[in-house]
Amino acid sequence: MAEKGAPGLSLREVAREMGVVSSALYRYFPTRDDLLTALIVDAYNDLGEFAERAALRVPREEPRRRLHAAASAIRKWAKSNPNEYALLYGSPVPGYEAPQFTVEPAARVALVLGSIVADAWQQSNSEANDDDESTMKGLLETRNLDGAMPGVPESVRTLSLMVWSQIFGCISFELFGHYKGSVRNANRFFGIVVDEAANLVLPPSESLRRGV
Amino acid sequence: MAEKGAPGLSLREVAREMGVVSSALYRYFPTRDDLLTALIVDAYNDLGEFAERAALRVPREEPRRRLHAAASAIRKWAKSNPNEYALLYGSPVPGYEAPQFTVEPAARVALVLGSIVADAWQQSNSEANDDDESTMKGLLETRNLDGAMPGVPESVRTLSLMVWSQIFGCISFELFGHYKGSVRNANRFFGIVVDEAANLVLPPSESLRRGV
DNA sequence: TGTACATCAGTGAACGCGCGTTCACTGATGTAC
DNA sequence: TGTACATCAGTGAACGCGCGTTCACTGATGTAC
Repeated sequence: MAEKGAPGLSLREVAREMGVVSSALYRYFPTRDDLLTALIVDAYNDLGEFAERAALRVPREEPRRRLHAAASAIRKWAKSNPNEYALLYGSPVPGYEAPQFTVEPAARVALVLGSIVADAWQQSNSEANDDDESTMKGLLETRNLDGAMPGVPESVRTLSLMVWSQIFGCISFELFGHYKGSVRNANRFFGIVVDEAANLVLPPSESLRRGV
Repeated sequence: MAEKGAPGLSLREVAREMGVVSSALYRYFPTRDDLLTALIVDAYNDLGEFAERAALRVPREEPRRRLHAAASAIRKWAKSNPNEYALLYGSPVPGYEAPQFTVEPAARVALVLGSIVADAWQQSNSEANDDDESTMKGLLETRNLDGAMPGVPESVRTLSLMVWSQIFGCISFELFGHYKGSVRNANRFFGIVVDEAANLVLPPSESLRRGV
């Protein structure tokens, strides 16, 4: 089910692209919002899977490279599916509120990033920065992330959330045209963003710690 | 000129809120897109001015506090003008391409952040990190930022752009509902994001450098 | 193998609605003499 | 001070369009005997 056409993404538009008359869709979706939900869930899963596959292509022992791979995959997906991306991460659709069960597929991409960080911390013997740990106490909803990122200090989980929004913020700005006139090389710029992100959430590397 | 109503923001909607019949607007704007442009320019200026004022309320000598003030102002503006915010930073309006002269008002907010960073570097005797300086060479369009941020190393200008998108990325995620279920205290979370941003772009503080 | 019938995917016409845009108009305000 | 006329802000009806949704329908496919 391929879809194009920017928001408000129309039922008739979707039908048109499926080569079918608009009323035919009512056999499958009782209402426009249900169609929208299905498209959103599909898109989240597509993106999530794409990021997962990219991450799996890099060995677990190289978290920084893995983070780059995942982040680049997200960006690549966004650029080749700009309408879906806007649907997921752009302005919310006016009358529409996503039902509860879209949360899980939505979390899938975030989880890819989260588990790269978690793996890295499990492998290292690093400990949390105590200052950070105290300033970042109780910022997150408990239930959500401690299952997904076991063995990771709370401050790092908080920073991971930051990194998550940083990556998507950067992609959105690029896609929505806000870098026009200021960023010349968007590829390299994105690489540096991810690198800075990695510095924030990955445990200090072995070689560096030996130096201390 | 107050406006509500999410995108695609309609001419008739705007007219309705001005208590005027839709065709009356054609006396002032030849077409819907011109109306849209006017609204966008207005909104950029409103946001820009709001951020400027907030920054000016903190003395130039305290760049970190100033950055917090400006960033918080941006966030506050976004939350009290969600539709305008979505118009500026959400999904691009389908058929619409912003004309060239919207670039200047659009840059106004970014300039607030940029000049806080520039002031801080002019006051300090810090120098650029050479590693950063070499990895971040030639990433930006030259003309734009070296006028606005004189005396600031290129790597720091690049990082400032990053910080800019980070702040807006965070605000967008919050406003568009992506933190639901993961961030509990959005205020504090945002504060920490700005703090990390400040660490990236502000020169190392006097006290810290004395320690080295 | 052949007929009878249920199931089901998709059709096409129609509805009421809000949209952007046009056009001839009304009526108040300002200026000239 | 009073009349004549231009200017100008806004009106209201109308247009063609795409939208979401409904409804009775067609025709192919699958199952029962």
